[in-house]
Amino acid sequence: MTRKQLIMDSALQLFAEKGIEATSVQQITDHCGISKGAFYLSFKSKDELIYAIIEHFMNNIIREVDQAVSEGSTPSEKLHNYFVHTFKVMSQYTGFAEILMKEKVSAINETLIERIQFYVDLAKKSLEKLLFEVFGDQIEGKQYDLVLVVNGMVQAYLQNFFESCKPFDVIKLADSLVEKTTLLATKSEVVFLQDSSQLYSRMKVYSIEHIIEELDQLQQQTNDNLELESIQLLKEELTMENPRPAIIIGLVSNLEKNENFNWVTLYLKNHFI
Amino acid sequence: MTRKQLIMDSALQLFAEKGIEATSVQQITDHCGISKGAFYLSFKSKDELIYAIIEHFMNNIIREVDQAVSEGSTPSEKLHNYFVHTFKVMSQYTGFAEILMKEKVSAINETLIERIQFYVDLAKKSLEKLLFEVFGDQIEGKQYDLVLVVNGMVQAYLQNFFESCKPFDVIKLADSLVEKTTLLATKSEVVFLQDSSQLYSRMKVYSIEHIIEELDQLQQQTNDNLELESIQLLKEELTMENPRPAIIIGLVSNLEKNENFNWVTLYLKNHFI
DNA sequence: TATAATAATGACTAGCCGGTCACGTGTCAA
DNA sequence: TTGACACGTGACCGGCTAGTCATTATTATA
Repeated sequence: MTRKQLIMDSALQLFAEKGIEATSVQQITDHCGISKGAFYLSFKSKDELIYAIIEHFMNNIIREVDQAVSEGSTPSEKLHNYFVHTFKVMSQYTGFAEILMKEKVSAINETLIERIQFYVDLAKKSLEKLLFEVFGDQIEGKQYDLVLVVNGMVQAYLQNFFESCKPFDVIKLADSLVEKTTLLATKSEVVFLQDSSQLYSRMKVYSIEHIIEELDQLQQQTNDNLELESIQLLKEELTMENPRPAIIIGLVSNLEKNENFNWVTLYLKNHFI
Repeated sequence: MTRKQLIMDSALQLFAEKGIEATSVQQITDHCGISKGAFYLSFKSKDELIYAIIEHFMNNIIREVDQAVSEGSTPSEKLHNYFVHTFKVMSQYTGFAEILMKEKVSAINETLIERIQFYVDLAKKSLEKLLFEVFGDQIEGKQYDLVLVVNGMVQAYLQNFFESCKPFDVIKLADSLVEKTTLLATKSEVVFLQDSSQLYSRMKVYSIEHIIEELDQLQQQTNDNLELESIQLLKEELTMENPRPAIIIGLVSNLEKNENFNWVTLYLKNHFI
């Protein structure tokens, strides 16, 4: 395990126990038996550590759930998988999940909150796609309410789970949520949220133009030739009138092993698949 | 406006903007144009200020929603009122609601969290009663899931509202939630939460024995004779085999104008009505 | 073994925090 | 006019923080 990982592990544990603000760098370094100076050899600042933790886990969570969903052979099995693996992944990353549930928004840096919000919006978009796959056009118009409400139910059970701290039957909970989701999707008529802008607050901030600007900056964070060339070609493809999805997805997969590109690759995959 | 109220107002505003931890006493006193020393004439510590704010608003919110619900003439009107006034009250106390949504659990003092959790549990209990009133015995067994899920939906819409910061049609949202709640209450079959202990984490902590102990301490926080006598009689009535609700509710109403007794009076009313 | 290069340390700085308290300042009754 | 008293002030205290950097320890090379 590299020192970076060692620090992230220790920090995650302490953050989950006492909160991010209340945990000092000194405590983190004491906990993993290194000096304060050594910490600053791995991370430029405490904020950068928090950023790295968020980036790492948010990516893993979204990717793992997406992966599990895609392994379902029928739409309804996919929905079931969605619930099962959302809870499984969250229990696997207990520490991070606790931070997510407890810490919520304030206290930490504003740009970090934006980043979390971005990932949350991405997860909502995935859920929306899944719901269309399962229920088809009958949810047209009410999809935004549905996403919000299903998300709310999942959050409520997660919170309940973290408060009680007891193991639970994930399959049974998933059964229950599939039934509730199906009821709401097929029988609900009264719509409240009218359009996507009411559901996705940050998503529009990350327009294609914005992504191209970000790619410029990210280009300086790597020396790998394949990665540099892929970024250059991505920028060219994205500025075209009709970017070809196959090319973009291909180029994106060249960037996926570098954690610095996490959110851009997730965004582009979500946008072009 | 008393200085205490002035401070609470300023603090609430700053807490909502920047978070509780990140707001210093100095900033609060600067904001309301008093000296740091004057602050400590009104509150013994920063924690006591936070405590007072929580106590004040949690009480108002629960009481106002309860009041509005009880004014509905039919059960279904009551349910509609529940949603309408939950959102109305939360928009009225925007600042406090933001703190509740953002701050969540960690960072602040552990006993404060317990107190918030207690009020949340109390609100859940009220909702459970309401749901039984509206849907009757058909929800027997699935009431805990229902409470959790309805709460989750409300939370989700509240969060969405505070992120978008736009005014919205409360009536329409209430219509939508009544429909969803009705669907779940009448058609849902798959149960996940089996018993009340899974839903109410802190409620059991506040047993009658515990309340009697608390009354002993609260007795020292007042000089009013009516209040002192009422507490004494309450203790006696509560230690009896079969406490008489009418007497308890009567005695409780003698204590309701003193904010120090807020949570005890709420608890006892909830327990004996 | 001697030297250079790298890794790691922890005392230190500057600044913020909650909380205190000796010291004005303004207001009354005598 | 005087003195007593309560109200209000802000400099100050001890303790904490994130982050730095001269010094030391360790390793690699010759």
